[in-house]
Order: sequence, then structure tokens, then C-alpha cells
Amino acid sequence: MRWTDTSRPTFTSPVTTSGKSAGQRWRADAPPATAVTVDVIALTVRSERLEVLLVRRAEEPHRSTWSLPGGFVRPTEDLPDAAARQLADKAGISDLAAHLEQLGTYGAPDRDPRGRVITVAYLAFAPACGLPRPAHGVAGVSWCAVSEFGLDDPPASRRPDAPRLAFDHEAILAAGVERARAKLEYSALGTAFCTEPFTAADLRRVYEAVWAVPLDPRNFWRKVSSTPGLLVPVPGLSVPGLTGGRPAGRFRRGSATMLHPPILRPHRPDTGPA
Amino acid sequence: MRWTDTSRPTFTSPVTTSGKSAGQRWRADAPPATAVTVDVIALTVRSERLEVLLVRRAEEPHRSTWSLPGGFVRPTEDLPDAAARQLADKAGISDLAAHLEQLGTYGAPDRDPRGRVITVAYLAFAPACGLPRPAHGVAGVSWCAVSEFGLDDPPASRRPDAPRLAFDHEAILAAGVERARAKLEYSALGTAFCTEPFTAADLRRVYEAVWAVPLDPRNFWRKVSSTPGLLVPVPGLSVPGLTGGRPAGRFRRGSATMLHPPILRPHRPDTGPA
DNA sequence: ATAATAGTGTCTATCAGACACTATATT
DNA sequence: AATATAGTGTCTGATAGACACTATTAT
Repeated sequence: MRWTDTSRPTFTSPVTTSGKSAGQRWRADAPPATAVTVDVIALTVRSERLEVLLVRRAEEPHRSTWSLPGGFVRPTEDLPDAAARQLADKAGISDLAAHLEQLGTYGAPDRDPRGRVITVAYLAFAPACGLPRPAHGVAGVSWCAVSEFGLDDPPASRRPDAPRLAFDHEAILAAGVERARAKLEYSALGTAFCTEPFTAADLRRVYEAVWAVPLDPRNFWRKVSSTPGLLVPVPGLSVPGLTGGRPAGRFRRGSATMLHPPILRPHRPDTGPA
Repeated sequence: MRWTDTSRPTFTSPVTTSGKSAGQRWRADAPPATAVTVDVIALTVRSERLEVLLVRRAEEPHRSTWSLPGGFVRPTEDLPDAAARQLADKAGISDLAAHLEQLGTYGAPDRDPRGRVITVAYLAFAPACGLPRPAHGVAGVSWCAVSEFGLDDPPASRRPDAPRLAFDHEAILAAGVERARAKLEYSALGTAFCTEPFTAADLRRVYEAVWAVPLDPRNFWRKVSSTPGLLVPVPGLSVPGLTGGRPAGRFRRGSATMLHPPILRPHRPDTGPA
């Protein structure tokens, strides 16, 4: 949360924004000014686990607690640009094929003890990449398995030793994971987690990691291979792993963005009373 | 956009927020302050049309242009509370069974000529109600048919005389309408547009108005009546309209929030090249 | 009677899920 | 040979959409 960029350290407000003509200025009933930040939930799938990019805070409050990377929006910077900048600054993820979308905005008056902070959360899907470079202003940066936080468990049955995130970042992370799970159903964004070229099994492992459920490889293959525009064959075959097996066909992302029909999560049959 | 509430006219910032102990204050690299507003896309279905609540601006910029109701977030006010307050202030919609959810946040640096404004857009679903009372600070308030704005048409084929909305409110409205359309598929929120008790045909007309497509009354009846927890029968029958017809059963909203299985929009078969 | 609306039953095409079976790699 | 992974074919149950048919009202 510490603002590591010092290019605009001075306090600015809409009231004092310069160069506006009469009739395009705020009236005497000027707006209350608020700090606006972006936080990024950067998700990836590595070694068949869903992982999130976290930074360890170097400052109070919540010093040395893990938190989502984020920071202040610059006065002339668009929100998606601010989110992309956080990704680049904190983890060196820059011009990858990373998908970035707005998740939601968090503005409870007491969510930051230092004062009113409105945070626009962005969700990023990235293929597995090397460890992020350490960034200035944070005590550490790491990809962490989302399952560590027990987001799927009811609060009562949470392990008491589960790691905690700073501020309301656990709620933000939970919303991001749920959004990611839903997006895989009806969009082609699962492929955003894969490094090209990839196999159908690579994509299936993405779905299995994000949804945390096993999928039937044969039915999954039939679905993704029959969805027009999802997968584009690439010449050549994959090399089998250590345990053998027939080499798989290789693909790159197609032009499809939405899936018709969707690839639906298996859902609990019916949560009715006994 | 004019701030009609004068209870906090003074300029405040996170830096000067009082009563914080050392270690819980902003550092020297203080955050840039920004104006934060909420805008509300309040949708309803009246006379089989999807309508949105709009206010006519009384001030520059965009004086006398229609816009979404909105205003500044108070320093100690949560975002959903601010959205509900806008609904109450501008249209007298207060303790109705209105559904309210966050839609997205709009923060392009040039979206307001007066300076940087971050707007959190909220989406509200309300049953048809009387005309909104006139509010202070606006030149008028009205329910307007969403179809007037030609949001579904490609920009090239838009009627040149179509009404325009202030700022980027057309894009926000389009996003709200699309969200509403998607929500009807997999959630029970279509009933939020109905005044209880309602008939299956009432609910069907909601779907037809929001999706702007005709639906088969018989298949629709089978779906909604077989979805557990969606409709709770209420004793008595509806009175047929002027054209006769068998009286319909009456219902109130059930406990279901999500629909399993969903009620899917009919979709264009395949947008392939000729 | 005719038209209009409510509600039921049935048929068909499609799809999800289960799984037998073949193909090609590893050890 | 045994095992593992890739890919194909087939069956079953659930569902969407089309639509014939009955029920109850208004004119």
C-alpha cells in the first residue's frame, strides 16, 4: 500500500485541478476528496495449483502481513493502466498475454485505519512465469497457493493457523477466485493461463486447478475440441512426460472469447434439508 | 452531479483525517485525492418496456442533458449506502424490495471536464412504481425507455436524433442493461421487477422486456413453475384483462436466489461468415 | 361462437456425464 | 508386458424448444 512512486508526491484535488474554464469547475459545494487505489488479484496456475501474487507489507498497518499488490492511482492515469502498472512494478509482469479485468470496488469507511480509501480491484490471469522480481517498497513478493487461505471453507471450520491477508484482501481474493471460476464456464479465458503452445490436458489442468475438482479427460477433450474458435492446432506433438503416454496435439488460443455452449462446473446436486 | 447535500461541504482528505495514532497515518508520500461519486442505474419494467431512471442536469457541464442519478460519496458513508441514498433522494425509492448491486467503476481521467472523478456505478432493480418525485438540484426526473438510446444498435446505424446522455453515462447504462440481461438467466432477480403478488405471465413479460425477445408462454411456465424455491403460490387467482383469458395463479418471491437450471436467452445461432 | 390467456403433455435435438475401446508413448 | 496418457464412439438422462391440446375467461 505504500506509494513507491514519488513522481506525484504532492497533494492534489479536483478542486485545484488546473486549466479548466469557467462553468467547468467545481462549485462552492466542493466534493470530498478520497484516496483511490487499485489492487490486483493476479492469478496463475503452477504445478496444478491456483496461485495468487502477494506482497509482504513493509510498513504499518499490517506490517509484514501478506497483501494484494496495489497502490494509488495517479492523477492522470486510467484505472486499467494503474492496475497494469502495479503488475509490472511489483512482479515484472508486463507485456505478457495476461488478461486484466475489473473485479469490483471496495470502499467500506473503516477498511483502512489511515483514512478513507476506495480500492478498485482488478483481476489478472497470467500463464505461469518465473518468480517475480523483488519490488521496492515491499518486504517480499511471491506466488502463493490460493488453497492456503481456506476460502472455500465455512468460517467456523477454518484452520486457526491459516495465513491471513491484510485489510479486507481476503474478501477481495475470494471474490476474484469466484469470478475466475465463473469466467472459465462461459469464456475462453482458461487459455489465458496457458503458455502457447499448449495441449488439451494443459487446459484441463487449468480448469481442475481453478475449480478444484477432477474432470473427465475424455469428455473435456470432446468439449474443447468441438468448440469452434477455441483452439487452433499447431503442427507437431507434445513430448510425453516421465510416465509415458501418447503425445498430445498442440494448440494456440483461437479467436473465440465466449464459449457456446459453456463448459459448466459440476455442481452439488441439491443442498436441501435432510 | 451537483452535490445537493450541504452537510459536509468542506474539503477533506485522507491526510487530514483526524484521530489516527502514529503508525496509522499516511506517510510523506501522501496519496493523491480524487472525487468519488456513485451513479445508479435504476431499472424497472413498466408497460412491457425496460425503463431507466434519469435526471435532467441543472448545471454545467451538460446542463439540461439527461444523466444517471448520482452524487458524491460522503466521507463516512459506505458505497452501497451512498447508492441507496441517491435512489431515495432523487426518486423517493426507499424501502422497496429493490435489489441493489455494484456494477463497475469508471475512472477515465477525462470523463468529467471538471477534474478527476471516479464513479462507482450501482445497478438497481425495482418494481414499477409511481412517477418519481422531483428532487432538489436537478431540472427533472423521469423513467425513460431504454430502447430510446439504441444501445443494441451498432454505432453506425444509430438514429441521429436518438437522445444522448451526459458524460460516459451511455456506456454505463449499456453495461447495466447487459448485466441485467445476464442476471435474469441464472438468478431469480427477474422477480425483483414484479410487484407481489404476480403471475407467471408478469414474470415472463419482465424477461421479454429486458431481453427484448418474445418467449414461448408455455415453455416459460414449465420452467419457472418447476424451479424449486423460485415461486411461492399465493391463494386466489388474478383477474383476467380486458381481452379475457383464464385467470392465472398468483405467486410471491421464493427463497431461491440462483436458478438451477438457468433460464437461457435465445441466442443467435452462429455468427459465421456467409 | 370466437378470441384470448392459462396450463399440461409430448416429441425431438442437443448436451453433460459415464465409460468401453483404440492409439501411442513410457518403464 | 504393464502402465500412462491421448483421442474416439456410444449410451443414458436432463433439458430447450416446438407445438398439439385442454381449461377458463371476455366479447
